[in-house]
Amino acid sequence: MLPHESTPIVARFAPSPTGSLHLGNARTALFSYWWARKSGGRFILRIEDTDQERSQIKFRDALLADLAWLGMDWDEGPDVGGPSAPYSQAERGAFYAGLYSDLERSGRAYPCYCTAEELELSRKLQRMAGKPPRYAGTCRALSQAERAEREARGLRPSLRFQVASGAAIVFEDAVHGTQRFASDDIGDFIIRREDGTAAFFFCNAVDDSAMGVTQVLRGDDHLTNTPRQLMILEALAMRAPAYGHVGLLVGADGAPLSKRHGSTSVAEFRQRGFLSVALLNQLFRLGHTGDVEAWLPASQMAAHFRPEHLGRAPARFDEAQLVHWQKESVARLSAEEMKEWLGAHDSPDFVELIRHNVVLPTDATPWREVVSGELPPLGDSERHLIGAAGHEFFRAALGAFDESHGDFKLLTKLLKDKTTRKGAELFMPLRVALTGQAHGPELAPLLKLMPAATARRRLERYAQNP
RNA sequence: GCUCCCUUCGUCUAGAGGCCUAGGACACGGCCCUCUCAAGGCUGUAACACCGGUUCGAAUCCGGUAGGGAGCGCCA
Repeated sequence: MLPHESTPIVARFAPSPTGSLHLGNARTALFSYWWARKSGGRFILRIEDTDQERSQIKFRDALLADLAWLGMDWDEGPDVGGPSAPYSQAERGAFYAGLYSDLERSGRAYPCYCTAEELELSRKLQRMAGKPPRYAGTCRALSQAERAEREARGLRPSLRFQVASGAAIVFEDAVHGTQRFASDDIGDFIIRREDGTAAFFFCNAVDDSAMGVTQVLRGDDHLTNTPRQLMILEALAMRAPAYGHVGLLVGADGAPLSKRHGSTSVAEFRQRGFLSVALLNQLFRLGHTGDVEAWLPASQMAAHFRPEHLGRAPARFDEAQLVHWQKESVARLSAEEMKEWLGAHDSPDFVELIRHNVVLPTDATPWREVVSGELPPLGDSERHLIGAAGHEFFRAALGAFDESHGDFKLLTKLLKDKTTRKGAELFMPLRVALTGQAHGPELAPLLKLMPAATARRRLERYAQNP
């Protein structure tokens, strides 16, 4: 790509290590990554592990592994360090503490002693009254004495951001265009939890700013949260990044992607044997249109990424389309890659023969059985094909087999003369008898790969009268 | 309830007032190739949510309706 086409941006991916990498998150990570790389900018990985209960090291490690499997690398991150270290929010407490006291000093934040139960009740009442559930402002104007009284009762305060009244928050969304919100629609919100840890709105915003992120790309579900983050940064006089919100990735029925839609995590697709380049090609085209339609190698995706063609509407994930990119990807595998992907000691001839008949490594198993194992029982339609051919046909086939000494071309020629059958009538019964299936790789090379005794036994079986 | 977002073939999408009797891809059907199915090549069916307006002209602009989604959390 040409560097002058766009100014270098600093993008980031900021996952929470509370589970495995979800397809939707992987997609926004990829979009950010491609954008950064295309622009010649930087890509940062930050771990948002402020939720101590749910965050786990094993999830963090798995996350890094999944991102690497997808071909991503980062210029700054928890494992590689960087100028804005640390890249784990759990380790950034001191940084947040300074900002909290700035906010308290300037009167933009105040301690809130309301309990979770009180807040829950308040929201319920507001909802019932047909009003938006917003913080009522109970602790907003507490006197020094009132605070001391609550502290004395052993109440631990959270810290709330005081939203200015009558303000308009306007920003340019990279995907949706100009967005305008009224501060009066937003209640005071918590920026530090009772246990002293930083809340998402706060740490996510200040870290993006402090780390020099210039372009935040995230899911649409964050669009209406953006004004809160903009207000925090403004109160702190910190530079705000540009935000862009892409349409969500949903299941085939339009509902948020979940377990009942099948595989939803990157790890699951990897375990099933999908190639990362296949997943990449699929994700590249969901909610985004690049400047080429054809299959792309991972190395060229950044160059063909077009941030101005990011989609606003939710995109449905359709596994059939992923299967297509998987086929395209398998077709391009080298012989060695193919063998490694199949994970078995297959002969090169076998691997090439089944290449176009396997989508996932497990699809090779039946063909291995065809070549050197036992055939499973026939299905109904296969049985009909055998029955329609009749015992006479297989008796003739057996004779032709013996006469041709493994030369399939000669075998079919002899058989054609003996039975006057040709085309599908000739080939299909042979295929079914020999492989147990009505479809598959070319028959001649397949026959060559199986022991003569095995092939003969399979024909013999149908040559006998029942 | 309030605020915000979204709506082109079954699916992913192109389309930024005339190039659109709406293009491509997946899926599906047909044909060709191969004495067979698959693979491969070609081809077909199929969409502007709805109603008004602006305009000589609207998928594209405006308003409304309907439907879907998100946020309003001491979860991110």
